[in-house]
Amino acid sequence: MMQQRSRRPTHPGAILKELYLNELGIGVSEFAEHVGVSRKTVSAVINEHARVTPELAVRFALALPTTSAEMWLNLQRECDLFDAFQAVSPTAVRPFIMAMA
Amino acid sequence: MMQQRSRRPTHPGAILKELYLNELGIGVSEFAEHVGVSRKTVSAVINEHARVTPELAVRFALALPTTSAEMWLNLQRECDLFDAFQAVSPTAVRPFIMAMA
DNA sequence: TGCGAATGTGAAGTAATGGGTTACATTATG
DNA sequence: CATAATGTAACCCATTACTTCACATTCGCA
Repeated sequence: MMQQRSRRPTHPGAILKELYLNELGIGVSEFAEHVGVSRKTVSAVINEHARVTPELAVRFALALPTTSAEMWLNLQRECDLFDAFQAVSPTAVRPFIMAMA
Repeated sequence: MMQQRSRRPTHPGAILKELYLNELGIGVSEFAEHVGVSRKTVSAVINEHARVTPELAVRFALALPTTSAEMWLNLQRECDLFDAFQAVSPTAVRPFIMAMA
């Protein structure tokens, strides 16, 4: 396998914004205060300038019980993976060809 | 949901060591050089002192084609999640109770 | 139209992460 | 025993994840 997407996956921030904050009519400031981080941190995430860290994932999930921390981290992982492939593929790592028994 | 494991999940480094390096008779130095990082980086991972970063996940997966980058990141995510829960639960974030329609 | 609230973002500071090299002590092993 | 492999400490450096403060812009609306 090891196939790679052609386009960058949707950033979790876009989902947070469009499917949750907008949908529920919650503002950035209100949400940020509720989950216990700065307004700037939430702003950076929803504008896709920052990653959803494990701690943020937990905070989001606690505040939005129809979501889970795993969900947020999965979304983030897809982005991370996409970026990591881009970063590594130039280098190219060859498989260990184990003349396996 | 939002349940939390009682014990810390197995660190991906333990899996790398026991199921791959040991099993295939590959040493830390050899593996490190092959995947293109320092011996120290691999050592830190297998001794569970460092996380498997997205880039490492891709490198491991390229070197060990029976594994995938997603797999390595999933294992890491479980640890991250466990730690994040521990870090946040004291704080406790309450759900947005949207007197939803 | 005008004003207050909400938002995006730059600057600057702090703490932690991730990685590299070198060096050294320890552990295995041929 | 002698050599190789490993763990890890010290130190360096760049980047990330946050914070607060400040400021400019943009919204929403009476």
